[in-house]
Amino acid sequence: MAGKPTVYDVAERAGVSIATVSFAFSQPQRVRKKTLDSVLAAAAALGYVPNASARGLAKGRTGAIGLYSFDHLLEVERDPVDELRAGDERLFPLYPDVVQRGVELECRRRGLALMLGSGGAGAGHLSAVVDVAGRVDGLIAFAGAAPVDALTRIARRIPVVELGGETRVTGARTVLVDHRSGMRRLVEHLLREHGHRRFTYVGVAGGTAESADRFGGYADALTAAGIPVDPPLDSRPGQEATTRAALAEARLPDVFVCATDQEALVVLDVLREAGVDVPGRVAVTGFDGILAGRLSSPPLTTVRQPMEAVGRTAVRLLVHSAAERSERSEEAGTPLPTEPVLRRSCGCRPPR
Amino acid sequence: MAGKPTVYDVAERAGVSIATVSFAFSQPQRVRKKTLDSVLAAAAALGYVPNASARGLAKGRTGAIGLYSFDHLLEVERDPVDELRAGDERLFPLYPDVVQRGVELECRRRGLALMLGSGGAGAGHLSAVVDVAGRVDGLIAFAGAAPVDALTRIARRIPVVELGGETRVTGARTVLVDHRSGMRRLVEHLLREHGHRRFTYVGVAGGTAESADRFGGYADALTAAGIPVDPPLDSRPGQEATTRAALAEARLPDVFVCATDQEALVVLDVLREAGVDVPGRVAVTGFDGILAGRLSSPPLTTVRQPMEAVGRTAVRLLVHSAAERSERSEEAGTPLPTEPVLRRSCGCRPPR
DNA sequence: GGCCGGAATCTAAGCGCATAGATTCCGAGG
DNA sequence: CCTCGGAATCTATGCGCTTAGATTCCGGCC
Repeated sequence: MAGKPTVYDVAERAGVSIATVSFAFSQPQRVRKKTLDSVLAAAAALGYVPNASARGLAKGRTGAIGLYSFDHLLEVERDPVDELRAGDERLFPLYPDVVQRGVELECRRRGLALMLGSGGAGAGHLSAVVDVAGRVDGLIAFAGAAPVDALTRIARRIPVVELGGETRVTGARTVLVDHRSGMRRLVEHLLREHGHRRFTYVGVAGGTAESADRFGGYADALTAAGIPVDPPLDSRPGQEATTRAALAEARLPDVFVCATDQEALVVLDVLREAGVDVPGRVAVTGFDGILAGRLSSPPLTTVRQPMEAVGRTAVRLLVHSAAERSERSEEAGTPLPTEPVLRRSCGCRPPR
Repeated sequence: MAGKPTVYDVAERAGVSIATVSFAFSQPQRVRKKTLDSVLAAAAALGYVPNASARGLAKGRTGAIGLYSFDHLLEVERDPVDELRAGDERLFPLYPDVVQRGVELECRRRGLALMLGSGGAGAGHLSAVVDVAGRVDGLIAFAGAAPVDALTRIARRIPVVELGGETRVTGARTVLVDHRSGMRRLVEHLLREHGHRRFTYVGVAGGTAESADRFGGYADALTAAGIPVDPPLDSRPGQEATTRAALAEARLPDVFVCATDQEALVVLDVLREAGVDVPGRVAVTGFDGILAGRLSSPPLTTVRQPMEAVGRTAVRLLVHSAAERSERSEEAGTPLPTEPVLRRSCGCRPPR
């Protein structure tokens, strides 16, 4: 007992067996009041703190769930003085941050501990996601944050929810969000209210199921209006570069429809830099509904998705599928709704 | 092996002992290349995921640190449709959210797993903080989130950093922030640039060390200017109520100096509701520099503190004090800087 | 070919807790 | 006072892994 006190120390001090100590903490009603008191007193006197590793090992469960996410542009290391001058809304909160918040809220509500992990400098042979997976009873992972084979492997042991699922991980569930209709309604607005005809889509069309859905909604609306659908401007490697190319060719469309708010904000930057008026000369729209889009100038028209609800739903799915581990439905009921939000960048709402 | 594969299963399949399997993962250089490959192949084939509980138990360390925080106004349970209509900046991110982000960033950088826990419906006799403490190698706790005696107890086992320390927990460290001079400089600004003479402080004067520092800086500046320092308007129980009282008595000061942005925002609400012009009739200032203060109307003059750096520093302190567990310095070098941010609510910057 | 020493591998002993199953306690009933 | 049965408590074991210390392997050397 030189080090940290254990059940043995508490038991000895209280004059009972370790089993009784264990019961005192986990099933107090099984222990006589008097015994309980003496155990708790001994524990308090010794400063006993139950060791969760031992508990987890013995029970086979940890009582925690995990959230595995990106290194999303987080390498920003800066000193406090820089931070004091910063305008942080372009960095935080972004989409994953709000989803994470939803996860946190739901865990809190259910009394679950939440273990956060993220990619990057993993320790050993396996991705760091495996490390997190070994610590929890269920795992939520952002698509792309972890290798698919690692997730597949993990899904054989514990319930997994993949957010924004790319390749559907075998045995994993996902949270459905109605990206398609949100994007369709946004484009319909652009067609009807603003009379736009020349569209350029910025972002990847395929890849994750979400990307595909968004592009699908875009294509649906255009097709219904009899407008041919051009391939998207891939924004991945050098985001600015592609947009600049479109500018250089002097082939500005009526509107840039972007797959995400973050991409749209980059487009806005490039256009501002080039002296192109938004929305006067060209409109720009995003997707997600992050705070930065409300604060940009012009404020960004977008499609808002219930990011917090995505996180909450993920936790519920996890808990649910842990309960009835029998059949593994891949999907989860009704998709969460999305909603176009009209701001200045599409030409709605005049500047004050 | 009906359930989850263990080292035994991997060892059997690879034709080695469990020790070799263990070495293959933790000290690969100790194992011959050929052996290593066969172990990893077996592990992959079986879908082996190391059990962190067992590892933690055997090693005596978990490799994770914990962050324990408030239930800060988080009981907001709402459905996705409500969320789509929400203006969330009054809820997120607040002070603890940004600090948490700093903690996350630093953990990520160091390859530490982060365990999140928070008060509320605890499981058993002890606060939930003990549950979290049992899972980690070090704990960061917001002051007030956990009972002091529980923290004291925990600090006997693992390093603890208390943020915004109230009663100094024995053996715990804390992150120092220079609230005092920030507040002093803000008040000096109000005195010199705006000529305010009649001040009302909103918030608690004592309690946590931080509160005391803030009020101290306020008092310093007033005293230096020869202005008597009235006791603060305690804002705790019914925040609006107290401010309303000040209004009702028609004794509006020149400026409400609030201890936090959140309190200042409430004051702004009450004043707006009462039709009192800010900053025309009375000025209002806050403290912290949360995003909501930038978005309020009028935008809130405040003192910004480097919240993210607070989180990062906390992690560093933890890692540091885990390393040299010998002497326990209670403090941590130079305090982090703070900086007044002048916006409209104090009368600076005309409305566009 | 036999011997030697370091590298590779294995054996065995916990780590702190939960929990079947065994044992003891204790009050009620006879 | 004795018996009986449920409640209270205890004994014993295992959870999956790490790691001293023991053992075996193997190439180089005499």
